[in-house]
Amino acid sequence: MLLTIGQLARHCGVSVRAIRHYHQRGLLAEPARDASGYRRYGAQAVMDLIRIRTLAEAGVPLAQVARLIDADQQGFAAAITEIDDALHRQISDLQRRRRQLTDLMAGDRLVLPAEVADLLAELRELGVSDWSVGVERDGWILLAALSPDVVQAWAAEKLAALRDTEFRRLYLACDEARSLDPADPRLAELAAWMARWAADRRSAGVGGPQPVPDDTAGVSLVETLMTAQFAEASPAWRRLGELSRAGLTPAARVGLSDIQTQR
Amino acid sequence: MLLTIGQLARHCGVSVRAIRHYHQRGLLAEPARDASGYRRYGAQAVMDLIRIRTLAEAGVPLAQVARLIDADQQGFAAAITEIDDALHRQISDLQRRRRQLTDLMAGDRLVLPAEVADLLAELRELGVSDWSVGVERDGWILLAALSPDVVQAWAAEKLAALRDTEFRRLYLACDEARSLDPADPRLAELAAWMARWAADRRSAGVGGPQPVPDDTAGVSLVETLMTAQFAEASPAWRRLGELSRAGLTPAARVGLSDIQTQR
DNA sequence: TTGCTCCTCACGTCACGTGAGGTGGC
DNA sequence: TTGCTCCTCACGTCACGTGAGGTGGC
Repeated sequence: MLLTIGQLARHCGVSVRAIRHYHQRGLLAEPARDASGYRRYGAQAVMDLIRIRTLAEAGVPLAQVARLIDADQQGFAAAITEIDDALHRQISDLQRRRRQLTDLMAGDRLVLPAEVADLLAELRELGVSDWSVGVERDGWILLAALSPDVVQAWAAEKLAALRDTEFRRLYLACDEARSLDPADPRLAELAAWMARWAADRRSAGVGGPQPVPDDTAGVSLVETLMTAQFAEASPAWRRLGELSRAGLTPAARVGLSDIQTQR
Repeated sequence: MLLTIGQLARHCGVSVRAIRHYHQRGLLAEPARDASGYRRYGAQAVMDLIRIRTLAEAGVPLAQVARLIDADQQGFAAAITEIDDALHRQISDLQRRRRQLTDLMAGDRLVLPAEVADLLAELRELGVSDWSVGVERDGWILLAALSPDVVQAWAAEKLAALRDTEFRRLYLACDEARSLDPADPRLAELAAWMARWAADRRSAGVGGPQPVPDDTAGVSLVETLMTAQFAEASPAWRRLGELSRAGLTPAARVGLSDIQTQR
């Protein structure tokens, strides 16, 4: 009245091959064989196998399962508590992953910090072209990868700048200028406008984040990265950058790099 | 201003080797190399990698991830819904596993249906020895594996029998008899008592489950199994079975197999 | 006799991990 | 110069899955 390997497997919800595997790994004792060489299992094997599966399905590696099943009551209880904690963490993880899946559908929230996603949403609402928003987003993604600690402050700052009506108009003008011929004279006008805005703003004392000593590296990274990003994206923007750099006094240049960064 | 493989890996929380693996599997496009042959990644790679990881961590096999990332919006949305369902099931599974872990500590609840666990608990409370309870439990485990559909009814029936004071005394007497010498004359007395009890009970019409035609196989399995189980466990019990079978009329024999099963 | 279960090798799979041996960047 | 990162093979790992080729039980 003993069980064959198939009966044992079905009753415990595991594969026959898994049971043989546990024998090979020494997790489950090899039972006696019957006349035809078949393994025959008793009640103890059922209990052992259920223990093994309960632990294995909780994610415990078989090597650790082996140690656990011949541990004392004390060590076993401690291990179970630990495994239960791990399960709890796994559940939270999975729940987070469900939220991430919906975010994956939604758009930028998964790939960027909330401030930047807010910023991009506001730009879209403002009527900025998808293409420009895309360039902007790519810049922030690289920035977030290279220097995650400066991202939130800069994004918040730029969101604040968007409260300024003139800055919004300036942004939209730059958006429309993206497809101009680099030789178009309107680019020079736009560069002049940008310079004026930056100068006004600076004199009013509402500049962007001031480069403090230990922040210098971060700021120059933001400038360099964003400038390069926009220059690469459109010949007109590259020209805009050149015009600004050429036509400004050193003092005003800070303003320009500032607005370029802000873009 | 592009990312190295290490920067990409750290920012997305994956190993460098995993990224190379995704290139090999064709999941992630191989980026351009710089002058020294290093891979250089842009913002698109960050977005692609996050998509891949989000799906992979949700348990989607990489082969399916490959199909998903170049599916259309429709198919993608449908797949996400499916994956979300799978995640939900996984979470329920893990929560069930946490409950099982505590059951694993507790005792029999994991390995046996509730009725049988109740039965064993009642026997322990009655003062039956651990050894006898163990033999009983092993019998039920094998029975549950071989014929799960008859277990609950029989366990409930036996629980009901335990309401009978005389049956409880009889059970305890059998428990104590387990270590007697097979030649001990008290075994014959015990066998006679068992027979009287079974006869009284039968004449009062409170027998165990009546073998109905399509239940015959189940009943005989229960008899055979339990009888064998107890005979194997103790020489005294084996002798007790022999005495009962030898000293009874066919009519009474039904009563014996009944009480033997009930034991 | 047919179909199902069992047996033992032994190679395959999945998603990477882990050196091995060498070069480039700060 | 030192330590870190990068490169390409290529074998290892974990928990089994999957035939291959053969025998036993109903």
